[in-house]
Amino acid sequence: MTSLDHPGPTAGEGRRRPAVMADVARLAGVSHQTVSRVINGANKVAPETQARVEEAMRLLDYRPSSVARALVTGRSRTVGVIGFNTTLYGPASTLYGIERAAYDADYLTSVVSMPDLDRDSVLRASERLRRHNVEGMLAVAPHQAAIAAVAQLSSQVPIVCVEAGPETDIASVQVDQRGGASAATRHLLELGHETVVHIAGPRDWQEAEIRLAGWRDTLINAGVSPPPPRFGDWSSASGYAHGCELAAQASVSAVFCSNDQMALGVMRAFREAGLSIPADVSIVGFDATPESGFFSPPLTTVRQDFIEVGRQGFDLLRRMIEQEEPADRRLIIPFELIVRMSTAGPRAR
Amino acid sequence: MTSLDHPGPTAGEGRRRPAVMADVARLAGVSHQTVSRVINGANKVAPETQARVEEAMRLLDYRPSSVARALVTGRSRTVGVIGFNTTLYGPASTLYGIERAAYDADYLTSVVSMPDLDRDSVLRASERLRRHNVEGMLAVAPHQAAIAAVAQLSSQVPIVCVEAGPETDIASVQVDQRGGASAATRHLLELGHETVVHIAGPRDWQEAEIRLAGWRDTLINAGVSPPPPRFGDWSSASGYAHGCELAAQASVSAVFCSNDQMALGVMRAFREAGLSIPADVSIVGFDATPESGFFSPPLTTVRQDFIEVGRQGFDLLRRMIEQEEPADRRLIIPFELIVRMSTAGPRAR
DNA sequence: GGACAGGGTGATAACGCTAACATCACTGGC
DNA sequence: GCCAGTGATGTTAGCGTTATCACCCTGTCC
Repeated sequence: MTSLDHPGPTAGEGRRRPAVMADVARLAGVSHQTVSRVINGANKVAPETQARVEEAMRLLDYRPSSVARALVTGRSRTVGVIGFNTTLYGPASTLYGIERAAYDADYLTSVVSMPDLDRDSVLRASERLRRHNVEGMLAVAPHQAAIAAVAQLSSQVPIVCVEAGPETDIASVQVDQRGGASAATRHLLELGHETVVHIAGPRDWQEAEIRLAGWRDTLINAGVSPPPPRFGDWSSASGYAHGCELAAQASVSAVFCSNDQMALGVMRAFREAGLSIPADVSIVGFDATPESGFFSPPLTTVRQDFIEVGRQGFDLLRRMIEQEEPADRRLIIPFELIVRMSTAGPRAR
Repeated sequence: MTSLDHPGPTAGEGRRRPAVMADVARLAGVSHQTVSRVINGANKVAPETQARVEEAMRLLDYRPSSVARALVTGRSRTVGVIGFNTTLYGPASTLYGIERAAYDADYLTSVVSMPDLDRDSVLRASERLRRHNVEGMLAVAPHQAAIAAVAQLSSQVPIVCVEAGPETDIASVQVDQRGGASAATRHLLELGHETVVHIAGPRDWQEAEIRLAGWRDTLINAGVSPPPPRFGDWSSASGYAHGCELAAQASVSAVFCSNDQMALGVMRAFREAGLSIPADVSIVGFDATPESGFFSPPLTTVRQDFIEVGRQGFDLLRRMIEQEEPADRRLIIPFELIVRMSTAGPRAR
């Protein structure tokens, strides 16, 4: 009698069709609506009824379907993340921060990471996410092209840019890149170096451009005219290549690299050329990867709290989704200069 | 007349309620079922009708709802990933591999990463994912405790363990850890070292245990009795600590570290102690992180193709979901020994 | 003692889609 | 000329939830 032609799942260890709300209702002898009330904050349910329903849920190993709920409420409690190479330390950490914050706020995180981050990839990724009814999106999108694509999307769906974006008015969270670059450069200047060479990241990365600007402006403010910057691709290999060239120039006494990996490559090149760090050349990196404290010598670098960037990014998005007008749509996370052993005063070469 | 009290979205740039299938149908002058047919492989739709429907979709900026589709088909085309610290190079790369493969197969990837990976965390993460109606799950779960939890789940939902698991019969994909550890150890032995010290990963990590076993067995097979292994926590700091102690022991001439980060710490400790690598001590790592080729000196290490592990892991899961009986439920991905400059023959100290 | 409030519950209608069947016009074979 | 076959479409009924409203009770107030 409790089972019709549409048989409820066997109680206990039943491995049949998963139980649905109607099965629970039948077993508990109530309507499915009452079951629903028990699930979402049991407001006006008699304690005894509630207990019976909960027991039935337990017995049937019942799990509410977010899909069905999403259909009727119009809320999927899912946010999408558009990433690219999430293998790198920065993006991976940011993703982790987003993910943790989402979990704590009872949201699920869906990730699409594209091999490239051009306009088209971003659009395709967002298309995929929107079809899956995400309520909003985070773009871990440091590319200029990606930012442009995000700007276009932002009129259609709540979206937050992390690690990017002061030009347009889209919501964003990022570390104070300019300040970090400036502090790194100033640190070297204050040690007595006459000038600072900069190995920048790729030109189409916004972070790279901002650090470049921070470095240049700091030099100019100090009255020294910036040497031509060099451009790497974030990899140690590119740092190594530039390092080999720099090692041949006797005038180089301080190098500021736009990330730790390139700094590692530069250090390797200098060492091979017989130069010692920091006696002959001082080096500063950026990011403060966990390994950077164990380079030889330990690297002076600028810490970015990627996890915090992710957390704040998600929280900003959540507020946009839930219509709480956020205090500020553009958040800046402070940097921290970590002085270790790769920097010292200059000496004649 | 095309609009009732329930107004369709304005054509063109309309920013109103997003269009649904019925809106498209109305605009194209067909039934919603015909629209559905156009969307999913237009089988028996007249070319002219199809064109009209497509035009209507374009005009209304229509996007099918995966949620509604999932509800009726019972297929969400979403897989879940249970991770933990996805900040590390290995897990981050594996995740990326999973994600790419899923994208290519038209699945979406939802990620839940827990700070710890004990039994309870895994269960909570999977609960969250199952409520969101994922069709299967990947566990990037190298912990013993996590593996046990996964084994329990595997009877209820398709699940694949990546980077883990030969003990039970759950589906898994992993690199040949034992072979890699063995090759690393043999490499040092063949260079003439009398024995090899091992700095292992945490005891509750399965990978760490397998590498430890590979190292031990190789030594035993070569007739040398293994020195007591040391245990780190994967961090450079732990490698550094062990390195400081080892540097004091004159007998140490070869060290095999269970990952590159610890190897970096060891190298740093040796250098500080005035030892030179590889002249005084040879060092081998594991993982082949992109930076390891630019350590000083470049590190001899064992490459794991994490991305391939992720790809194969997803593919295995997909086949389980789609009921194609997979050829093999337990996949082993080959390793590659990369000999660089941190290893050489021994010399008296 | 009748009206009224309100706690507790159930019935019914969505949500946006696909599955399954029904319908209708053609075509071609005998 | 009639029937079967088939291509193109429409109609209806769900999928598993929540929203909404209607309905019972009970107790309380004047």
